[in-house]
Amino acid sequence: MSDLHFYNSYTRQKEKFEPITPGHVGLYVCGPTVSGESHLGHARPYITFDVVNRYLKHLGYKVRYVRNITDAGHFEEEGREAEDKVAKKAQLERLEPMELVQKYTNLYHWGMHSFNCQDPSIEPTATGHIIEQINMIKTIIEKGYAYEVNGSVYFDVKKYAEKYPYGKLSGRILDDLLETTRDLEGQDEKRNKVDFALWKSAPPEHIMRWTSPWGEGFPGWHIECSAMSSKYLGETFDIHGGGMDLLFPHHESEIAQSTIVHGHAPVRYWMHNNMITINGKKMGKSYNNVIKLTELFSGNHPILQQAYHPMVVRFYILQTHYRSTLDFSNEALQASEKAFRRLWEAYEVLQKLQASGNAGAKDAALDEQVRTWCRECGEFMDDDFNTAKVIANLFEIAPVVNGIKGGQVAADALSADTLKLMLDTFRIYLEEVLGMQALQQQDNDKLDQVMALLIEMRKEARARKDFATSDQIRNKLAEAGVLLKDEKDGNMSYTIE
RNA sequence: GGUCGGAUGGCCGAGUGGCUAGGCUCAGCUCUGCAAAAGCUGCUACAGCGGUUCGAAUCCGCUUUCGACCUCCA
Repeated sequence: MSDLHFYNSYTRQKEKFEPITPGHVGLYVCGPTVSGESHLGHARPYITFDVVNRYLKHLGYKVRYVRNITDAGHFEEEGREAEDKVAKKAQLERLEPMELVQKYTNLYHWGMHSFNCQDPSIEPTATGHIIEQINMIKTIIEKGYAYEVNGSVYFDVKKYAEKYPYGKLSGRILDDLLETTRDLEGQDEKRNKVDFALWKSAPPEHIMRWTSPWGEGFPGWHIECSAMSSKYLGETFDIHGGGMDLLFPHHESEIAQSTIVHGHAPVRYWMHNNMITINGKKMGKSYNNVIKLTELFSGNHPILQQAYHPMVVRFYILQTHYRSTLDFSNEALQASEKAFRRLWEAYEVLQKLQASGNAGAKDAALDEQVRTWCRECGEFMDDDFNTAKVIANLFEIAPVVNGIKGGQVAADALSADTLKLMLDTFRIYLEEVLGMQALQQQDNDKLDQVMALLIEMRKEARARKDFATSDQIRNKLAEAGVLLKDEKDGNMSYTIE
């Protein structure tokens, strides 16, 4: 069906993608913990896997895309005094936990829509799947791989590792972990410090709590993803995605849990996006270098020189391969903004180009070159979703388009077929697969009429060589953020900054 | 300390053995009343040191250096 290959974190090599059920793909991506505002770092996985989802659909697959919302809260620090992030913040802000969760869920959705990320097919919440999680934990206990202590349940990693390859995904060696894992307080309940919590007994101050066979408490870190992915995608599904920082312990634990419950590994292909860094350091709460999406889009942050449009951020992210780190800088974002404006304008020019009517191409070499650039876009996507190379090729095509419009390239240099292929390539790859949109929608009839009047006045001024007036019109408009451009044929067009 | 991954031109970033991605910046030119836009041209880099090879940014070794994970983390 396709020739898609991509890097599987589990086997550490590129593999040909073959879905379990022909024509269908099950895709699970770890969603956000909605205990705070989404930030630039969050943008990366969601844009990355949005493109994966879009490309799979472009290839003709029917995709069930599941992306969870973690709203049950996790521990501030495993093993220490249980401190639910959601509950803690809620007390500080004097909000109901679910009110807080709702607020940040809404903000997250707003951010995703700003980025033009398509909604997942199912967006399950952890709080909505407590029963499924409890059932999974019960099964793990029954099979002898978990134990209860004081109302908490822990996964027995050491026992698991005797039969299964614990640590394969993240490259850990159990003996090393046993030796090198930092000593944390309050781990007495665990048999080994590598064990992780499946269920945690809730102390009295903990607001979010549910009744379980082990008393009142809340689910551990990793069980929600195992419960929800298997519920909606099956015991084994095709692709599981997330940030690289989730490799260990989150995804490693998911594999262990699911393997015990279902008797086999849960995922065929693991995909991990790399981090966004700022001054070389990962963007994250621990580093105090977070730029929230609201700040990014408004420019309201000390290190931001300006506001950045969501589409500029998306473009900037897609100009780098998803497995490379991406270092944030104003310079880089500004370069992406200029680049994207130029590329998108070329696309708009392309949409207005009239086919010459000639079936054949006058410039066979150029025609062939353009066809190659177009064809390669699919090949690049098939090779581990190389969006950077796709964009590079679109930039190769752009001067040809602009050249035809500007007269530097003969109108009949390319065949009608090739013109159509160029247009299809931009539409399919730039819009549908990369998910890019115009920076602003210009569908304002009234503004168009006002501009038509100003343009007419300026044309008349120029006709009588009254350049003072024509310049004044152009300059004043520029001050207002409306750029007038004189076209070759004496016409004028405008763009809004 | 353990494990893993990077170091590419002024900047951002593709790229896994030969055919010098692309973007931004900068300089020159064409077009233009002047601009802007667009087009053309120029700027040939791969941390260092060894090695393998006819040939290495790309493979191997060492060094320097940065980072990620090992604790919630996208």
